Amino acid sequence: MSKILITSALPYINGVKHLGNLAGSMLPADVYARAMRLLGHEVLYICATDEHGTPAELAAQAEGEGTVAYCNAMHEAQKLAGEKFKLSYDYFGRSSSASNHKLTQHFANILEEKGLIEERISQQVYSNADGRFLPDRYVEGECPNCGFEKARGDQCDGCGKLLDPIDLIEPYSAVSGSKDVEIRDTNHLYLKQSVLSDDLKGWVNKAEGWPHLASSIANKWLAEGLRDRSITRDLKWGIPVLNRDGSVREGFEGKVFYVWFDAPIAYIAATQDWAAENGKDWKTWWRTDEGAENTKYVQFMGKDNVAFHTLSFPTTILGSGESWKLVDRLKAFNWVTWYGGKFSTSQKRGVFMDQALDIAPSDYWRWHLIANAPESSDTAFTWDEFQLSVNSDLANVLGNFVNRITKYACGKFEGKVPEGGEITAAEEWLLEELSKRIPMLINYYETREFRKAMAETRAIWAAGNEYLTQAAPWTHYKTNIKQAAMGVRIGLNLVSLFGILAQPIIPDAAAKILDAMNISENNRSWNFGSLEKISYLVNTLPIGHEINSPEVLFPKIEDDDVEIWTKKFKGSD
RNA sequence: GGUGGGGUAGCUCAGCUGGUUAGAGCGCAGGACUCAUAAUCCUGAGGUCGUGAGUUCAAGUCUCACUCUCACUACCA
Repeated sequence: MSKILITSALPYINGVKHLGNLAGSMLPADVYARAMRLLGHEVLYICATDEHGTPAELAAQAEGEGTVAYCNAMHEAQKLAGEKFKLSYDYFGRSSSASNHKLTQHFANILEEKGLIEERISQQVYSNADGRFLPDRYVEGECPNCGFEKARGDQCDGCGKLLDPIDLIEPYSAVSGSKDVEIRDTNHLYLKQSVLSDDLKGWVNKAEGWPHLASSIANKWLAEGLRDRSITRDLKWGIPVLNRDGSVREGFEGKVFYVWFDAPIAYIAATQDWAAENGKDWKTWWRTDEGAENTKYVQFMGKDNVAFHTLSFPTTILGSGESWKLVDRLKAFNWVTWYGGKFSTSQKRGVFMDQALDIAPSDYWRWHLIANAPESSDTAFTWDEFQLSVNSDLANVLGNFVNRITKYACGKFEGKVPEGGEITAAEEWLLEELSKRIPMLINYYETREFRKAMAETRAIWAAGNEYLTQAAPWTHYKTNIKQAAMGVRIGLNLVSLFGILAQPIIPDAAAKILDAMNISENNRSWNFGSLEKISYLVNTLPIGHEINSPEVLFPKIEDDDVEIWTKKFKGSD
């Protein structure tokens, strides 16, 4: 029993997220959070929308809305999408909240007091037509290397060469197309990461339970040497740069903090908002001098976010010299790809969270995405694979098991858990199987090995089918009803066990199963683990306990459906 | 260009610090059963572990080179 703080990388405000975003941080964090709650841990799962930065301003502009109105609407849309996917956030906040403004400014000020912030002048492209500075990738022009005409200021899509916007021939604004652009001097705050390099190295080396992917990315950056990083931008939308007394810092009118400075701080700020709204104490989660030293902090993210979570944010925390909680365990994912290519919001390639639920129930997506989580490499999403895992694993193995035994129990035993029968080799085999597999399953959840946890879950479901084959109550029924009762009784206990085990992954179907089995809410947790308790699991329903046969849990995905979706979503283009 | 991840049965992936006949699921073939969403259960076929060298008594597992692929490369987030 321990306190576990969980965060998933903040989804950017710029549109409803696609399945790749979902699969790479929010969904696994949710599954982990649910499993840890079932195991009796005190869990706090925090997420929020990441709302600042140029893309948010431009997206709002494109929609013809003010930035604040746009973010309000998109925050609600993302919150709703999360709810529909059954993401069990304890709090879904916003990086634009008042608390985050305050906390971000606090961190900036204390870092400055520690001598870790420096003001420097740099050159940046300014677009007169747009009336704004442009981030490198929003400047386009001809590539000086290969002549590609739509090279971006940071990198050429034609030849892949890294560029500086100054190098571009005939540069123009990617926002308006205007060629009226110029280089201007601009002053910004730089966080002196280089000073903290050794502290970070020490911390990263001590880290345990990080995937290979995460530690290798962190070490790579450290080996190259951390550069000081600018933490402000020339933008209107964001957190203003204020002095301790609340006045705007001189020379920083019209500037805000860089989103990657304030976004991770929003993990803390969102916790403060959660505490304020629920009468809770946020400090026991985040302040190691006020109870958080015993909290385990677990972060979930895609591989693109690893550097920010292993280096940038820890720099902020360590540099403050204050007693803030650092991440303990970190889970990084590769990408889910769309038929091997990138999901793309702007090109509308792939399936997005809101569309997905018009196609299939959230349980289907949750199972498929977690069972095929991109843990060791990128994983291609295809409709065929989706159909396969849903039909085979959910419909055939689990759904059919529940259906066959509950229907039989209702047909032959009046829907009541029957009494009698002798223990045979079938029951002994089953118990051995469960006492081997359930501890493994729990271990996989604890170590956040999702594919393995799903494979184990599936194997446990399959063991139920195999048990029924061995016990064959329908055969015994002709000669020995008591022995048939044994198979049915164990089978019904398995149904409720399967429902209990399925809760983190497919919460809706699990609830349907447990409701049909008349299992009360307080008997759905995972307080098992010892072998005695596991043997009790298959004999826990009272004799005479009434059960129902639920409606078909997982209607199958038909070939016609796949064909329609493939056409609608245009496969691999 | 640099760095990192990945390249293992038709497909998706396991294989820890090198050690008997390289594993799972799906798919495929055959069989069993008939309680069930024609579901389930059993058996089987199928792999020179990206390529080429090297280290070792022994390499999918270590080293080097090459190759394909994906990502990151600090001002998109």
